[in-house]
Amino acid sequence: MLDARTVAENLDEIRRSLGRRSDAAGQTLDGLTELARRRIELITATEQLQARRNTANQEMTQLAKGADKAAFQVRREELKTLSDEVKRLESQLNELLAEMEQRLLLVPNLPHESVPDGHGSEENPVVRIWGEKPNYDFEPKPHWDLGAALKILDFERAAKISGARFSVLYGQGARLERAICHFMLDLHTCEHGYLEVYPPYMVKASALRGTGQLPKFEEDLFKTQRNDPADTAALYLIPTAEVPLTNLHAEEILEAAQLPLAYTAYTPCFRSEAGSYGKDVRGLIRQHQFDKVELVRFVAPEDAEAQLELLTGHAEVVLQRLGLHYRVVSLCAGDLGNSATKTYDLEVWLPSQQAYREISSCSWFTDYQARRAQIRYRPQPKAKPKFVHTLNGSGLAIGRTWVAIAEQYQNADGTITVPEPLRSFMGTDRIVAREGL
RNA sequence: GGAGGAGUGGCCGAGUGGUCGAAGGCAGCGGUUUUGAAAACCGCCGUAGUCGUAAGGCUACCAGAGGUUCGAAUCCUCUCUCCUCCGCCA
Repeated sequence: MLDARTVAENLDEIRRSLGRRSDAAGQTLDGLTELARRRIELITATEQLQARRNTANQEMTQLAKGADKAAFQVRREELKTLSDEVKRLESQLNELLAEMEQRLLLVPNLPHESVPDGHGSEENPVVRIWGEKPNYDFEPKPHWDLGAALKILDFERAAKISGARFSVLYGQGARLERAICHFMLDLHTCEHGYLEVYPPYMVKASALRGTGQLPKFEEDLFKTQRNDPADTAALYLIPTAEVPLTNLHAEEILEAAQLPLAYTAYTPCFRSEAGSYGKDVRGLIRQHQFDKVELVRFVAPEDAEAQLELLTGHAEVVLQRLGLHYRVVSLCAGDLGNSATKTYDLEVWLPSQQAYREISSCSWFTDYQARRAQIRYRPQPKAKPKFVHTLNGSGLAIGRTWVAIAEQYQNADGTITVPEPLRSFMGTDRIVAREGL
């Protein structure tokens, strides 16, 4: 969320900045200056009346002690009017504040100046490329064919149980999922200094509002229902560990010396992917349920830009250790997520698709999430609290890493070579076809 | 799920209708004293909005939302959270 006052006072500049995302983004500002003006008016009027009422009530304290009961009665009648007027203004003000809040929650973050112009993913510039496209002296297969032949990946039975966009892993397939997770968590906790967290997988609407998924993207979420369908406290399944991790410090004031804070968590993620029909219908790329190791950092604003590079680097190390060829793109203004000011996507090479596919998204949110979730810090002991900057990135999406390993490490005989760092977790250096059902 | 109890500032804790943003203590910060430290003593010590160049003024906030009242931390209603006991349960 942007600061209401800053928006009102820098409207043209902010409108121009949001316009880099899209016309629609710029239009979320319409009417906000008028609301901001009325807000100040109402606050002034309300507080003046409140002050009058407070003074009058001090007189009443004296009158109540005195002998002149008649004077007390008369004054009391007069004050009823004043009191009613105060209440009327207070409720008007509350309504206005609620409306402003609602409107502001829909305004996206401002793209950082270093973010390139552009409308969609085709216009994201490539920042760097790591490794080389592997060469095969055979036709590389898609992971769903490899997985089916090895009997480690099964979409049919998943569909029977849960419908489309779910999967079942067996044997070394399931173990690979676990190995990837274990490897990533060890790397980030032991070498990159992140604190491992086991967070809730179900969260309140307020947490989703804090990170920016709500109110705008409700249709992408799975919402649970208790016995009462009208339950306003219904919980949502997390679409990413970003939500519980970032909200760990909601409504807190941190000390500058504690920053930066770095958390990592493995969690399943649940996304309804509304609007993605027809995209990536085959394979593990786009599922309703997938595993991810997430990285979240809370940092001082002046460090934030450098911290984004650091965080992105931490995610990249995973791909480098696994020997997976990838590239880094910087999202253009039109492709940027709602809450982010700047995002690097890591895109891994999938030989069967002859394409780079997103495997991690590393973003800097400035104080956009911090203001929504009220996450602050004290720059100096005693100083006025300021909003922290939040950052997060996948480190990495586990299902997509599974896909990348299967495809990049596939052999002519249909087996999959296990990347060196995973062998101790897998107990083998090669995934071969499984016996049995 | 049933029955009770409780939610006050960083922490502990007083406050059951009026001058309470809230006693007292602890922790923290600054100072006096001391060779240094401790102790003692003095002062400071919440968040936000708004006006102001500033000093500072005003306003709101005692879990949250409503209500009663001239006036609410205090009374009423609902919600949330935590604790205790019972039931159920991996």
